[in-house]
Amino acid sequence: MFDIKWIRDNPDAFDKAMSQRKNLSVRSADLIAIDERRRQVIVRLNEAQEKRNTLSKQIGQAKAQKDEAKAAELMAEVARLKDFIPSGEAEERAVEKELRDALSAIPNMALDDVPVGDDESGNVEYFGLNGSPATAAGMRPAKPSFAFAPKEHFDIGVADKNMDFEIAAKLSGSRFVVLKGQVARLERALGQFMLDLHTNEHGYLEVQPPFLVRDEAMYGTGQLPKFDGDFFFTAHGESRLALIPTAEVPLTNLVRESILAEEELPLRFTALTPSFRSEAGSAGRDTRGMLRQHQFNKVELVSVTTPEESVNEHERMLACAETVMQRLGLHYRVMNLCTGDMGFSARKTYDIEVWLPGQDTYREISSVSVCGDFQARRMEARYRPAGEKQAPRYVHTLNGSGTAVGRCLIAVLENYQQEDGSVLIPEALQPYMNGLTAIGGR
RNA sequence: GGAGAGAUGGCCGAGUGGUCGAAGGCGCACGCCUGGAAAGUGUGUAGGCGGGGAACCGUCUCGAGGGUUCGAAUCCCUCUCUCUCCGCCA
Repeated sequence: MFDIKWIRDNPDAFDKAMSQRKNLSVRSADLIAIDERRRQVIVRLNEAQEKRNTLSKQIGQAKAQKDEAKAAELMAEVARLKDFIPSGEAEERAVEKELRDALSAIPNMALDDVPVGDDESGNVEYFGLNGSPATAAGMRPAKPSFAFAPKEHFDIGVADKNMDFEIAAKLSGSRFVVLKGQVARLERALGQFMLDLHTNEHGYLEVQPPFLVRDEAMYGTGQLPKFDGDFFFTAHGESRLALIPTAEVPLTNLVRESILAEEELPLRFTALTPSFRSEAGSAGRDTRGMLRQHQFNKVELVSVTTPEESVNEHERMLACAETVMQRLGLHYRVMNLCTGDMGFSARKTYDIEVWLPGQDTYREISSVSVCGDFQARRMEARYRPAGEKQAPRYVHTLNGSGTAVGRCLIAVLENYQQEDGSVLIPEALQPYMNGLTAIGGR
């Protein structure tokens, strides 16, 4: 959420940023007009309240001195104010809500180095800040070559036997899968491997959060109010709870409504959780296989930092996610998303796209975003800067997949498939697979 | 699900209609004291919003939201959460 004061002071920068986003007709002038009304109401209301408070104290004093006549006189005077105060309060609430509603539907503003573009065709490949492109690329596993035509994951022998879409459809409908045997085991191994990597080597705190959250939490990270239709909700008394579309929601909201000490930062959280998405707008897309499911496991990374550190933390988080690809020997590229392709809360986003030889294409397996204070303002998450008597400031939040387990399973299957339908197990996963070096062999 | 108790500042804890954003204690910060420290001692110690160049001033906030009243931490209503006992249960 934007700070209206910032918009007031930087209307041109705001309008320029909004023009770079897709399908938006937001103008600073409209917001400033609401704010103008809001402040007028506040000034009038405060004046009336001040008068009331002063007179009420005098009534108290008069009563203490048993001067009933004076008290009655003052009470008559203050009674006249009563016409305005309740309506003024109602008016203030209404205009505050109007402003908040308007602001909460506005997406974040891109950082200066984000490429401007309308859609994914405007994304730019990213080779890392440090070192030459060649150095960064040198850390990335090479594209595998095959002596046969590589298959898509669901056609590979071992997966074909252990990935049951038919029974899943009977249980739950389309876009669900039942994994069995060694494929189920491999999925579990991937999740454990990633979680261990981030907790043991990258300094993230393991968290096991709720998978059902209130609307307020979804609002805090920016999923609501705009994208209500993208998620699953379950009835809960008179109310409802959302099934988390990503662990970003509970992990980021861990700091909501709090004032942290600067010394505590950065906070780094990771969790392995299911993610639930309605995929309402993607009918007919990626219908085969388990690329796009209503439910999938994901290891999420969340960092909470100071404004000064958030951009560095973004690069660090990207490196943490890239390490997963590197350890698994999966070829990938990193894209710097353009303004038109970024999510609602992000100021800048890197997508890691893994190579899928069966599809002969790159597919997103991780998305790493820095959100600035956008979510913090929605969550009321602040920190007190070190040193004496500093006012609290909003924290900066970041989130990234580290990585999507379901899609990583697809990537391992497709990249390590053998002609006989078996799949080799990357070395890093073998300890999690009871030492197996391959699955699906005879 | 039934019955009951509770929610006050960073923490503990007073406060049941009047000058209370709120006693006292702890913690913390700065100072004094000390060769240095401890002890002692003094001062300070919430956030939001609005006005103002600033100093500062006003206003709102005692779980949340409404209401009663000239005036609410204190009275009423609704909600949320926590705790205890019973029931049920992985």
